[in-house]
Amino acid sequence: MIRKELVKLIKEAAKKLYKEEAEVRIERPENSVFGDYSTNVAMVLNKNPNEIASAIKSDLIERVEVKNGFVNFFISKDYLVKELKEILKEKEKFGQVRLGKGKKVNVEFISANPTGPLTLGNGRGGFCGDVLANVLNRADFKAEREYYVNDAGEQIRKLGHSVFGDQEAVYQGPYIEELKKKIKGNSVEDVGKRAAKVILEEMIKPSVRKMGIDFDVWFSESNLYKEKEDDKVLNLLKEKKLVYESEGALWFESTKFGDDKDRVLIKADGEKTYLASDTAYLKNKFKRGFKKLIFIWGADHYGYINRIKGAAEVMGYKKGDVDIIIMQLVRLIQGGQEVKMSKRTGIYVTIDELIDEVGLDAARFFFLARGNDSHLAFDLDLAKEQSEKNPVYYVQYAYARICSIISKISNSKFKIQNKFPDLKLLNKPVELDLIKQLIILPEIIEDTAKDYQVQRLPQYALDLASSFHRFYQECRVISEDIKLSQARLALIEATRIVLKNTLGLMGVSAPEKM
RNA sequence: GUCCCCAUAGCUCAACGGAUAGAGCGCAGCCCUGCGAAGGCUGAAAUGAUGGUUCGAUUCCCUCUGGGGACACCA
Repeated sequence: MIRKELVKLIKEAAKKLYKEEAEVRIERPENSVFGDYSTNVAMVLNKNPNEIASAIKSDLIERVEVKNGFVNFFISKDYLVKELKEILKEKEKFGQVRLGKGKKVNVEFISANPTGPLTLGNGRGGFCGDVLANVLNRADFKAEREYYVNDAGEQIRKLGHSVFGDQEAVYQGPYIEELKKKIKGNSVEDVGKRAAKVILEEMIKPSVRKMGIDFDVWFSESNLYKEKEDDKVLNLLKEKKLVYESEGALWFESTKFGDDKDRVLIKADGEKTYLASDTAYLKNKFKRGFKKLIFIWGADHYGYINRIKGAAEVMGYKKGDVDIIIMQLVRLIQGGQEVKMSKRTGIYVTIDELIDEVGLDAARFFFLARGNDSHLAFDLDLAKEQSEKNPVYYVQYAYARICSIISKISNSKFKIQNKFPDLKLLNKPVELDLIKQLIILPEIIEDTAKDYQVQRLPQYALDLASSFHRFYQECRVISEDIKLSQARLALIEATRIVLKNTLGLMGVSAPEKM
């Protein structure tokens, strides 16, 4: 990765010149007149940028320029050609970076209670988690996708009541009516449990499949109780003297770990709270060897962060081993008005409906393109209307165009073999720009594995597609000039590979025809 | 009341404290008798409001306005 090399070069130069260990930051300027990479190190150190510029020599770079205090680097063509060959060689493996060193990471997402269908909000977190796991695996982590099924406790009882249709019913919707016909029983617990199983198997799992997500583990809450893991964890907390009794309840001293108040583990009525089972669950994850935990939660779980981080610390995790990604909630707009989505009122848009209406690729791209902090107001009618204009097609179109050209080669009158193309023939700005765009996929993956900002991927896919479309407009691939044709063919093949890898990370299909 | 998040072009969204704030859709135009026009090119169009820190602020801090969320012996 050229970025790393440049940082190293700059650091060495700064050290030699000023005997200082500089914190070097490097960026890719938006405007290409400022080079391919650029650093502000001279301004930070308050030194003459020309000194630094002239101290840096490398065959990676064609030239170094100084403008407005920045030191700007222009990548050498030799390097571009070398990297292009690398892409063609590595194919679907191109983009891998060594960052995780095989570290086991657990990515837990969706984990919606089995009390109803998955809705838009679950879709948002679901796509994010799925893609994040893809990215982490590309960055040499060993990421597993996990869905925690809360199939015990209060909400299952409420589901039971709902299926009974008695006074304490809370959930509404067509699926409850279906369950009423299907499930008969005499105890609320029994009916609730059976209904939850039906919902999990016949609604949630099919939805998840439809979303293109494949969980490694479906972890059932009841399993914790079978092994009495909750009691064991409570004993452990007692041994560590992190609990106390007050007002008839048992409290966890989460304030010792940064929470703003202590939290109840066992209520005065003897029932355990969710924190108790969640702590047992954390212990369980620790025992399974996960070195890092990532949770993706809706913004409504914000208040739960500190106590879980505290509990994780007690269960063996260090600060920084637990990352919680808060997705802002999706609000629903219908007929220009916001309506409250709730499984309790029966008003919601399911993820199935969305995928049926706009297609999986458009749905994924739509959600992935937004940062987790963005507050999303979702209008299904608007989404339907816009789905044909979804930028995902811009990217897929680039892919289909490439495939179309490649397939033309076989019935071409020109004898174009792609064995040893002379890539140095690629000289036009649009060609070089395209190569520069191709070779940053590893950077994209590295950055995203570090900061979890998955919206970087659709952004990159669009940039890459744009570079290709501009290349296509200006350069004919198949022509009388056999040598040039070979070189360009290699270039579009590399583009195809990188596009496919990028779309693959997003879980979006790469159609050869559309 | 306390805490978290958000406010960028007509609309939906981007932008590690950096250079001329980027895209898509929409709008006004131009480009197919050569590999797919679901494309390319040109143009109009934006940082909610006051201060502050900084060589430099959409980004960090204060205040204000307007939204969303959280503050349980709920999940």
